[in-house]
Amino acid sequence: MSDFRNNPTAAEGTDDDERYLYGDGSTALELSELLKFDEWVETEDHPRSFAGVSTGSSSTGEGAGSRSALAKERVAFKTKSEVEVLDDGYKWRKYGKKMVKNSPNPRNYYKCSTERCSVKKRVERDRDDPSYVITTYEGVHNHQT
DNA sequence: CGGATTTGACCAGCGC
DNA sequence: GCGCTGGTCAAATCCG
Repeated sequence: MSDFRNNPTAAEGTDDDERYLYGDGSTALELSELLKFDEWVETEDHPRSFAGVSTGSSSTGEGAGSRSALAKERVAFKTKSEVEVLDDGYKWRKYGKKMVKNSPNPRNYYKCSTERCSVKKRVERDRDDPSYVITTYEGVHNHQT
């Protein structure tokens, strides 16, 4: 609600790792590789039993972890900012809120409000660094030529 | 007025 | 078989 576009008051308050702030008020902001995306989870999400560290996951740790089975365009971006919804040039309509046990913070679901865009965005706060925001993009824009 | 946002409830898949 | 989580949709409401 209060977050609409980079709120110069909030976003500016906490420096920005990536100065992708267009002081020009430009609209189209391509964050293809502008954001510092850590090759994090870009595979399948199954760690449902990731509740903390009890599950006692295999002591081996991950075992290879060569999950190259990519199903869809899933990209996870970890950005350091106060506002989770950064204006990337598209309109996002919030369509759901859910509470994740892994984090005392709720997960927000956004969808492209464009007419021919079926892109979905998932925004969640980091558990170790509440100042970090995990933005997961799903799909690719369609209303763009 | 329109568009956007919010909360709740529902559904599905999978796990044990 | 049941429970649980995650995810989505719907309606209602509010704001600009």
